[in-house]
Amino acid sequence: MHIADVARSGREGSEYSIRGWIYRTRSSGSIVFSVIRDETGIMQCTVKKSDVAQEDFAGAQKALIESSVECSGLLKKDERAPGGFELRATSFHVVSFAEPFPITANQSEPFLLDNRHLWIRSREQTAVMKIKETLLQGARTWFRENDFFEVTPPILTTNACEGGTTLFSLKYFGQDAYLSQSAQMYLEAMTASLEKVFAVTPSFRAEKSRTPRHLTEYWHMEGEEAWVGNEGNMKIQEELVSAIASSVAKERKDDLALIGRKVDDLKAVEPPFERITYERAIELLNGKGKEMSFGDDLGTDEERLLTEELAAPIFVTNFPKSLKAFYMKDNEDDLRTYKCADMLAPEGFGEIIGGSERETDYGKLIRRMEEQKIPLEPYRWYLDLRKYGSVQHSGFGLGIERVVRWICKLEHIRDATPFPRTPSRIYP
RNA sequence: GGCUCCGUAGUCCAAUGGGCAAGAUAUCUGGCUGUUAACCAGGUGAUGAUCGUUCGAAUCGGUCCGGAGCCGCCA
Repeated sequence: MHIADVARSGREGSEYSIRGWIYRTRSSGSIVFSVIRDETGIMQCTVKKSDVAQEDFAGAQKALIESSVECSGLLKKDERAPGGFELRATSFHVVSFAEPFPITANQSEPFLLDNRHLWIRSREQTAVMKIKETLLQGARTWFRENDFFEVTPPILTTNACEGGTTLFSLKYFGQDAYLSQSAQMYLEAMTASLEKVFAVTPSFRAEKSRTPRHLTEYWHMEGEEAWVGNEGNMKIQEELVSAIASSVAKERKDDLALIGRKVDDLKAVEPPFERITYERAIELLNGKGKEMSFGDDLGTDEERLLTEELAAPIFVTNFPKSLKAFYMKDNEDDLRTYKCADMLAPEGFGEIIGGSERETDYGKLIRRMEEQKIPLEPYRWYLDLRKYGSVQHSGFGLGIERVVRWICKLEHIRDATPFPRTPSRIYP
């Protein structure tokens, strides 16, 4: 039986069997206190020399932290036990004795990261992994209820999605190939049959970005929608993100409490999200004493200033063309800008989504690519899409670990993924 | 790509301005019948690599390797 179920049933005097890993252990002569952890929680087992077989007691004394064990015993209410209940052991079987566990109190971040394969057993890491799972399920449920098809774009590609960023390259049977940094263009192709699609895939960035919000390998949740403009695109995103927040708030109360995120914080995430134009953002920043003019990009500082006082995400819309990618749609109301929007998470967490309406005019795309010296050849198939019944369409990309970081209020994005890849870490 | 910092037992760290490498924790041995990452006694175990300065280097300088933080780029 799982520990949480034993505690919940709470029938004193009944016999239960639990199994898991030793979380804490201490002994004093003829009694051993062994706190056992399983997926659902922790429970103390008291193993008395007089109550169990001799070899069971010897095993309980000898077993170090993280040994795997099975324990049967009578449930007893006891204030001295963590959680208020303990199991008075009638048998205690060590499945596998652990060597001294490297992870103890007062560890440095580098050491913990070197031992990530063991660190993920911690209760905090477990809570984050559960929240991430709930968030993914919540998103998939929302997509399904809103007529999106989940699709499976390729990871190996021949083309960069956006000119500037660095890609991981590899040899593909003698040909140059790259690890995908976005499925966007493939999703655009699929909208002509499925209309609304989404994908959850790994994305790769080869920039040496050493910041609390960058991974070189991360999970990308991307949506693409036919017959949808920039405003409709934002509506989809705010509903999606709100659905994610509310599914976590509903299903992961205990895990949120364990990592110190208030459920009420997530309940404040409700559509519609505030929309401000890039130009308005510049004015606001100037009001906050940040000297900026049209054309300057919003960096870390700027995003923090815009969002640190907020409770819910905001959209910043209509960025200058020089700051964004060639495939975005012209904004006819202000031709200096594109029809695009970034979603910034509150409390200073910053950008979690980048999205836009896509340019459908073949000639405009060619012209921009030539201006920006982007080679046309790898993009032939993408440009082709404009020749066969192109329709208004929009899409977005959400950084899953960035959302996990915000939802869980984590200091660093590497704690939002079990085995983080950063410029200096690819092990374990 | 730019700037800054740090490498001492398994781990966390100390060592005034160049002079016996200290402590904690883990582990091991012994003790303890109610612990709360227990307590008491004892044992094992360390200066990232290399070149140099010096009577003498954890400490000063150079090079290399590894890691951390901030910015840019982005999700």
